[in-house]
Amino acid sequence: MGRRGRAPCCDKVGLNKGSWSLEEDMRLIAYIKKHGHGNWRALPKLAGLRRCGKSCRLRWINYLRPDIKRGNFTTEEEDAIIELHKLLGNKWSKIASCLPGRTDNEIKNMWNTHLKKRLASRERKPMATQKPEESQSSSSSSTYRSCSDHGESKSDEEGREDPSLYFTDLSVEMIDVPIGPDVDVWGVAKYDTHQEEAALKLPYAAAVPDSVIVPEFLSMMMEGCGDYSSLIVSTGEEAMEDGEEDAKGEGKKSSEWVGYLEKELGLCGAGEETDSINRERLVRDDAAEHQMETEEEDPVSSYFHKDLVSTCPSFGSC
DNA sequence: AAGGCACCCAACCGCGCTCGC
DNA sequence: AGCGAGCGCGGTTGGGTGCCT
Repeated sequence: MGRRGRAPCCDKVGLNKGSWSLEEDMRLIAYIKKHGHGNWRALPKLAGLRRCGKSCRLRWINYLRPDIKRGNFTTEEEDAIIELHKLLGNKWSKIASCLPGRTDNEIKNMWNTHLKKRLASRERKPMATQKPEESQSSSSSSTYRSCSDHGESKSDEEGREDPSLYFTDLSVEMIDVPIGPDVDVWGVAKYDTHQEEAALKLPYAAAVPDSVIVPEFLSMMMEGCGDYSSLIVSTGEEAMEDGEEDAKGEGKKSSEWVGYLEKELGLCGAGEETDSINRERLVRDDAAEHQMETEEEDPVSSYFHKDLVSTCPSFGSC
């Protein structure tokens, strides 16, 4: 009040900057899942984060949001970006709105690092090699399908083999999630109109049950990483048929997302590493469950400092 | 093997717009 | 109508990582 000129977005004194830690991520996710993000400015304080609201917003929108589709861009997406950029210029948010699951930041980076160059080299080459796909198709979710064409078809001339993308496929894999009409899948799902049964084709990362975070989120975390490889290949044939199965489905969806999240955040390794962690966690389950019931302290802290530290000895130092 | 270089991408910065008072 | 707070957007930066010499 009474302050002239642009107010700083926050009081930056004592706030963390730079890369987000695992705990910060989880705090943010847990808070938003429970309370939403009505007020970004107030959020960090309420969530116990030493970050400015802007930073939280960015982190959520560009990285933590469950409907983010991570991983390489498909050629269709790349072409769509190029076409949309012709139409819209550097309106990254507009372009992003036509590419579900992609963020403006991601698209901007993609454009600046790859597409600009690619476009330049294309212009030098005869156009005959290009396929005349209209950009409109990109605004439809139908552009996005299983990862079978993702990766190989990645136009990346460099043929990147970034090992950090090992879980990329998880995020793009489409899974069938049996739903009822009341299931809110965060607005990212698209009904597959070619299927009669009530199943959704979801990007894997989008298969986030609404009940994930608190307190179910925490108990699920306690359940361990689960066998993600089996979850990834799960299909509609496993569609649940009754209430009990629905409950199982809900738990499964939760595990799927938690699995994704844990991998994404580096909580669990892939493959056998995950298996060994699972075993460890199973052994701890009873004790952890009991602990959760009896503790009233900040659940996120509890998870990180008791469960995670034992799972990942390097947590805290990494 | 080590140092330098180039690239990528997450995060930051600051401006403009919108909305509420 | 004017002002300020908050949010969203686009441009830029810098740390991390892989490649090259």
